[in-house]
Amino acid sequence: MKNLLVAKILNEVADMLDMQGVEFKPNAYRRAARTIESLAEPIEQVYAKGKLEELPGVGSAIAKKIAEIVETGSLKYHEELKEKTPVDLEGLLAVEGVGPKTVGLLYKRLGIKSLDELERAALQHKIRTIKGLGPKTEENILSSIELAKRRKERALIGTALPIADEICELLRAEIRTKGTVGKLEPAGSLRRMKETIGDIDILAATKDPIHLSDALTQMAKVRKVLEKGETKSSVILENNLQVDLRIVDEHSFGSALMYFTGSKDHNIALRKIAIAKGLKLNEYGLFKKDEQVAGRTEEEVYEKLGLEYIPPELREDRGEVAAAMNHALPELIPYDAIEGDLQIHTKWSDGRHTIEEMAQAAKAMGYGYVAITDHYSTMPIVNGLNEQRLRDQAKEIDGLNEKLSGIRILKGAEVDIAGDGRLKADRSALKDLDVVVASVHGTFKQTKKEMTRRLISAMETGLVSIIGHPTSRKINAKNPCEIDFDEVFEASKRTGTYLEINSSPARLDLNDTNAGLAVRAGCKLAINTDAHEREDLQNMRFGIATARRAWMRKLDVINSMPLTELTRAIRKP
DNA sequence: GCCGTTTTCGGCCCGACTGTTTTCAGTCG
Repeated sequence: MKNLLVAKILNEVADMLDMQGVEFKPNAYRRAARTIESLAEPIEQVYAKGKLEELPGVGSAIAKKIAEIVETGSLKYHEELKEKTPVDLEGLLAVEGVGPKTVGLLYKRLGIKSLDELERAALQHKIRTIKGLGPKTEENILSSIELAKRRKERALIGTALPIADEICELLRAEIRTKGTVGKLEPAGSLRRMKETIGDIDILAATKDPIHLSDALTQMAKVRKVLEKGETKSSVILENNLQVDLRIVDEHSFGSALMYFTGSKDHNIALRKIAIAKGLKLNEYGLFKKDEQVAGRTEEEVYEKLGLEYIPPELREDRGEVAAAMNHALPELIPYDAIEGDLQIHTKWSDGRHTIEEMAQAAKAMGYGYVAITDHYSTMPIVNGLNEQRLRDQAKEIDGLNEKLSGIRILKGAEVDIAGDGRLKADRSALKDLDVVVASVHGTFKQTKKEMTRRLISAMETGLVSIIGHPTSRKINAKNPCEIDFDEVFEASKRTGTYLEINSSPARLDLNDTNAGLAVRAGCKLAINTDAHEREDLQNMRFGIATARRAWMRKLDVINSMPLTELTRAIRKP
């Protein structure tokens, strides 16, 4: 499926045309790129059927270009544009506040092609000499450039986990074909469900290591084999993710899994306990003198250390070892504890599926309810609802609730919080809703005090059930807004407004640390997906993982309640 | 470059915000 490649090339063409100051064409290319990005069907199929021009935003010229990409994997026009402006577009555009026009200007005036050159020019105060840019722009570039550079370093868990699952399944199947008993598990930060992943670590126990490393290195999506051996193999995938496969004896599988799962600090804490007991812990097992006393499973290693079993999400050396010793670990919210999703978008605004499609998908996940929270907004980009359309939507929901069994659709909306903390919606529009999510979607550059005041003002309107993605960060792309969490937590409790863990892999907001602080301050949270299409509902597991990393229990999460309890607990406008 | 019960030419999504400007261009969502 070449959809993403086609979309990427079209988007780059758009950016380069933008750089040259070409009008209107860039948006034509972007529109076509968006269509193809969200196309369920492989673009090759559309091409084969001769139906490219039927796609919205695709005319004869772009259709020809798509055909060229499908056939050859590249586009001459794109290559020619790149020759004219040979800059690291992706890297430079990753700097917040720098767009195509600025990239073009920087290249034309200073010959800047890369992030490093941009940083040097900024440090030498050359940026401010360009007409149209100034000292503020220079400062902004310097403060954003670190984030832009780090961008490539770590993958989102939402990207890495599905790939790792797929590879693990493939390798497990390989083990099975050999008919040998074997085990295989992902390890590393992926198993701890960290929000970003450096590389994918996989641990295996098999009688036939060569066969397994062959299977890894011969996978279709491998770009480069870094090393290949009996106990360790590493490859780089086409998407630049690195995969390390380690193979150990079965009687060491548990201790090796602990060792490769980490975190490093957690392992150090465990080794100290082993030493205190006159034992030695390493990846091969727990030893008394030279005799292995545990190692086959993680459970037996923890037990022999005198500890409760510690779930991977907690292994960060944040007090979990002491808690395990005192049998005081929390009973973490299970991955199947969620009863409903309280932030969902549909075709009514910027989502891809209908209310019924989303509700059916939620029902298939075992949910008892969902809240439809399309954007209530005046911004056309998200096709926001106004008061009339919200009423029309309510009628559709009433109809669906009569028709569907086993799932209850709650009426909701996601409302913008203006810079001054007022909601960009009237009380009259919201008054009949079951759930109001209020979120910050603009005016990000406020002081900590202003942003704190803004969120609290929104909570004090009495109209808000949930504050969506409270810091508005985007991982690797946008820093979180600064908030005084103590004040926000206090207001959350005082006004009965719940804070959200947004499960979108690029957000995970609140994050594990702040969610943990919230719960310890006595707040309850909602875990929502913010789904814009059916498949996004599956992101719930990342939100739950974040909650588990925050030491949260089921009772800390409002949407782990059945519908009747939830409707009592949640505040209506 | 796309598109059309304002249709084959002449528009094209729009509002907020920022930083650079004396009236606007670029970026973001």
